[in-house]
Amino acid sequence: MPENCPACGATVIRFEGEVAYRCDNINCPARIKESLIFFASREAMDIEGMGPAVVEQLVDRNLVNNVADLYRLSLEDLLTLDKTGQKKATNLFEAIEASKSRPLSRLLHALGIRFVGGKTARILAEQYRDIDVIATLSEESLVQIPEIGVKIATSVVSFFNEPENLETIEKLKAAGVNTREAEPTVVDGKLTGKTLVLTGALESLTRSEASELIEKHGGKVSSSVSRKTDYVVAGADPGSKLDKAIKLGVTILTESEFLEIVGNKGQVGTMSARQ
DNA sequence: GAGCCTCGAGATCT
DNA sequence: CTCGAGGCTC
Repeated sequence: MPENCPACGATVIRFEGEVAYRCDNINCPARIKESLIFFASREAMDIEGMGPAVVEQLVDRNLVNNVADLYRLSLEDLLTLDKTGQKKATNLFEAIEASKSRPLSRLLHALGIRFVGGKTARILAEQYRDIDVIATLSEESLVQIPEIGVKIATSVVSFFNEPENLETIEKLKAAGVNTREAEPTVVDGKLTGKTLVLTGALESLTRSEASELIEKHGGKVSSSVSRKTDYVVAGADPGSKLDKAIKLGVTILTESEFLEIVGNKGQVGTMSARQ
């Protein structure tokens, strides 16, 4: 039985097992609003002051029809928003301006490419450092990258094959939005070429802090133990990854041995140094 | 041994 | 979602 999108009336398909339906109309106002809210959100382009209420008005007044239009808004446009005087309008204007210099990884995330979230966006940005390069990648080369499989590769390729998306990217560039990533800053290469796996809870670091430390020292974090794993860092209550490490003879590090190597003993994760 | 399948673990996801 | 392990066939 066909259903219709409540916002635009287009016929939608409800996939088996999926909670929500998907409207395929690229011009559906509900979709445009969602993409803008996500684009401006804290985890994406982080445009302070631009939430659902502001987006709603911008779209309804036809001031904005896609993410690139945000950068064409004038102070006068913003002054037309409800309960918005000089102060609020200026703040919003400056927040939009400031978002132009976000790193490429944030922009990639913000574009809303299916299956490309913060982590995958960071991987792509660090590896290629230029959106124009990423736009020309083939599915075959994308799949070579660890953590990227066929689903993500297909999604990325099809996103950059869409003329409408390429046009939006050109408009963003023309508006002065940053589309490149700086060279990665590796402080020293103590873990260069090494693959590490984390298991169990660490006492002085969160998982992402530990990953960040490893990457900063040139190492790679993997999610499962194999013969290619160099070290397993075992915290409290480790999972099956520790058993596998023992079985494969992979070197196991305690938390303090790990901190010794990265030379950050007591300098990270002070938040939860003691429980 | 290569190729293909299913499965579980762990991380990620507009 | 991705990946590796284990099981199976040829």
